[in-house]
Amino acid sequence: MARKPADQSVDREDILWAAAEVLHRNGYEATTMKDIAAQVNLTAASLYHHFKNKDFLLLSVLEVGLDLTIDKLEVIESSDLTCAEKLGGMIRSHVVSVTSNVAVGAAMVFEIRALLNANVGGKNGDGAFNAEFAARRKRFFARRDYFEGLFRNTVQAGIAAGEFRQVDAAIVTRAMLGAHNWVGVWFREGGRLSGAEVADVMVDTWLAALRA
Amino acid sequence: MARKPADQSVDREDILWAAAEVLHRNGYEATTMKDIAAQVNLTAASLYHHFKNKDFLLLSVLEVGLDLTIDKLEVIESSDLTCAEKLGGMIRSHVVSVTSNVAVGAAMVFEIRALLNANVGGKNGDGAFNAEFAARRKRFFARRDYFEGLFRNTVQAGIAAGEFRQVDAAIVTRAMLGAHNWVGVWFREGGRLSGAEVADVMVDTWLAALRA
DNA sequence: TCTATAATCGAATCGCAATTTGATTGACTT
DNA sequence: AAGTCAATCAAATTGCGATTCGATTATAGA
Repeated sequence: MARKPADQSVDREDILWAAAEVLHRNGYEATTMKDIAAQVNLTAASLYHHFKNKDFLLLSVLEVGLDLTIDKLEVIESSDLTCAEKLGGMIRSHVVSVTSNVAVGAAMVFEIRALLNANVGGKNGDGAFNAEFAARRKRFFARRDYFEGLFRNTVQAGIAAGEFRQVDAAIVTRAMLGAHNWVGVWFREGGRLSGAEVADVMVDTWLAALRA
Repeated sequence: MARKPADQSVDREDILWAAAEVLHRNGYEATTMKDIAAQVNLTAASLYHHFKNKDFLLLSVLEVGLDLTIDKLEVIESSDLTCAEKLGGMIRSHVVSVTSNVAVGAAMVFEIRALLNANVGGKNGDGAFNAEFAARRKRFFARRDYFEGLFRNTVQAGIAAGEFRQVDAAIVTRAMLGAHNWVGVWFREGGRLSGAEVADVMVDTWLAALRA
């Protein structure tokens, strides 16, 4: 069904990863469709064959990143480990994702504001696009809350089980996620520590902070 | 020397705060000179009377925010408190700044990437501007490192003094700053907790994480 | 009052980036 | 061999945002 002019051809997935990388590097507003296209040897125009527009492309990147992360967390959540073990696993998983997968990390964190503002004032008549976009955006934020909830619930369960000391679970959870997200900003492959090592430090730190 | 057509007039300071607010709301790239100008009832053109261009304006906002924060931290650092007390004070101070001063928080964190990219390719011939900008940007990043160092040194001193357990001070410090920065993203005036209360939770959390 | 200068503004530039349009080119089917 | 559809691209369109320019207005001071 498809065709591959010249040598290669690119699919939705490829573009998504490319976009994630460029987004990671430059941020949403500073990233041009041309930049993304260049990353996969296409012209900007070609991108429109795969995605409705820039906003949808961004949103898709975020969705993929979030889904990947959530999938891993859910496996841990449904295991029969102790809360401390679960939380440790979730932290490690999240941090490793952030350090190894651009789509997950930086984009997920720093582009959300752009997502918030995007398409706010439905200028052009195409209400259909806006409606679909609004729906997907809403779903995205719901999933984002769900993601945060996975951590928060584990913290709360740990407190209830007496494994963790009494803390404000909501705030501590956000502190935790902030620390992880920030890793995406400063972490560089080839630095003093690997992503897994950074993750270990995080696990140790947070379990210490919560230990009853 | 000055003049105030119509009713009010605005000085550099006013514009800086206005810019900080808009920047906080929209992010650098998504913020237009018009947006900033509107915030102080001026036209975009007028801003150029006070600042060379958008990049310099952004940089000025970041400089002010960073300076304000550093000033407070230095007072604490040079006190004769224990390391734990110092660190607690620094954390509280930083978090309160983030929740109460837009220039300090969001802008400082999220616009740095824009600052990094800004003016990279000196396109227009004006090498003078670029040189000055480069110098100020360099100085800014140096101060940013210094800022991080204030926290890191305190952690390290605490470890050396036996007040804190053995941890990777560099990573833990960054985790800490990430948590604080993230506060600027989710904190809303009028929420369940005040900025000071959030700060208290942070202090408690980090001291617990470090306690020997 | 007269003058220099700060602070503004409206209108005109200029360039760039998103998006649209109209071909073109292969691959796959039949 | 003919038809169809996916995947691309070059070129044109559009609009917006940064920046520049040339007035204009108020103040402070001579």
